[in-house]
Amino acid sequence: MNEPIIVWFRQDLRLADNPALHAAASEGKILPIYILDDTNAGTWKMGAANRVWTHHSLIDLNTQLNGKLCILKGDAKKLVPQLIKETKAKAIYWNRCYEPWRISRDKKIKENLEIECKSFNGSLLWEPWHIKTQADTPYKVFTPYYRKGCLNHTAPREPLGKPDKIDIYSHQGLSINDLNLLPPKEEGGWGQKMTSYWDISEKSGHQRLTDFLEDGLNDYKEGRNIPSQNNVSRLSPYLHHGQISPHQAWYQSAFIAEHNKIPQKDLDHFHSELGWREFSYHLLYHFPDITHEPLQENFKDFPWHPDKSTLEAWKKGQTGYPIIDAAMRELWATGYMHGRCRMIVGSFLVKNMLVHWHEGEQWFWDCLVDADLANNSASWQWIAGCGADAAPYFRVFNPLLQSKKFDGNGDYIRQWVPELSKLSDKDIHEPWTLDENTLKKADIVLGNDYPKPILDLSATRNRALDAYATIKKKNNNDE
DNA sequence: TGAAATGTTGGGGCG
DNA sequence: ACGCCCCAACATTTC
Repeated sequence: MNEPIIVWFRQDLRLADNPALHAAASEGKILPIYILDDTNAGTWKMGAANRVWTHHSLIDLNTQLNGKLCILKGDAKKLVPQLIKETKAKAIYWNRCYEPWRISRDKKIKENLEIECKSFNGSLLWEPWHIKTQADTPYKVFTPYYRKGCLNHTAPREPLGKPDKIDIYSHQGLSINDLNLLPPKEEGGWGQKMTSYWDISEKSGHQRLTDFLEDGLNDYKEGRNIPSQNNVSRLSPYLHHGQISPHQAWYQSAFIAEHNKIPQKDLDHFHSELGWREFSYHLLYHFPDITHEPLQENFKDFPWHPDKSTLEAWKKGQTGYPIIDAAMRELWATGYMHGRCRMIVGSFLVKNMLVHWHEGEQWFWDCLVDADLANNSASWQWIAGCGADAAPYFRVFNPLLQSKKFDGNGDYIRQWVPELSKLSDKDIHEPWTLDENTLKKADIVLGNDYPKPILDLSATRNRALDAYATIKKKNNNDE
């Protein structure tokens, strides 16, 4: 009985708290595999930043598995049965994924298998089908979803350790480089610079969690809004790719909070942020169209205003609004953006620019190392006002006020928009209001060293409110 | 997990 | 002492 159990790694690129691996390793020889499946992903093939992260994740995982991770590329519906035939594997285990295309693919694979197939919960605290309202419908509002649905449900399972021993069956696959996950011509290019901001491995995911819990959890509730402070966890890419599990984050944070006497509100708030991730998965599972269709029907007729040139300025961080440009440049440089800033730039795109949220969704999908179908879709719908429990459309962020409120001393702006760094803490938020002399002293020629604002905040705010009024009226007439 | 417009209140300067 | 105005500081409402 030397036939292996295949353990199919997907978005759970770790050895600890990996239920599928844990079960398989306790039963015998395992064959660990990874499949880059662009065939079935369709529109939602991994974006560029996610590929870079995956490349490095696979190197780490392969090392941890003594170089025996079997790597494949192509249609998993064909590759899995083929591999089973070649290796005479007796079973295949995996941790469940929840993207619509993965659900349908995995279901088909499972249906056609002649060997045992077991799936496990590796990446959610509460799986989408467990949480229902009293009326047996999915939740559409976060607070009752989280409070009544999740917190009153059974507690999340405790994390598992690494398997005591892993007996690995070798099978030749591709090399990691064969997957071509890095962008072409990577000599000091975008992908390489981006990874200099990160340490990509299971071990460093845990280090990040530990560092955050020690330094950032205290005052998390307030401090998380300030992009220049270290109160955000920056765990999202590790959670997305599975270097850490939400279960580990949930329980370790509770443990540290008690040990370090962290205020309850800070721990609760961190847990609730994990809850938002769960909520996104809940929505994507029950409303799989949210990746492309607004959840609120009346938004189908929304009068968007496509504009290539302002969209380019937004993507490049050249809008003339320092807080927006800082955030967009952080995204490009690091593959990450602070959460508060994601709301600010999202509101700016969708409301001030009046550009369809699909454009933001696509750009983030390509640029974020934590790009996650559930979180990305649900969050863009949230900021656009067309999603579940969404920010009302009329809630238009004013980037200037947000900038003064959450980056008061301009530290974040100075980091990412260095051409403004000589301006005072007060002036740096609004260079377009400054007189010639002040600008000159800071070595800035507006329109040359730094752009003039691409749009007027007040006028575009009113334009957005008018646009909203058109679909609101339509909706009322329908009823 | 807003912002702006509008309304209200109360202190202080001033005739 | 008093009314009047100004305006900051809140509070409420509206989008």
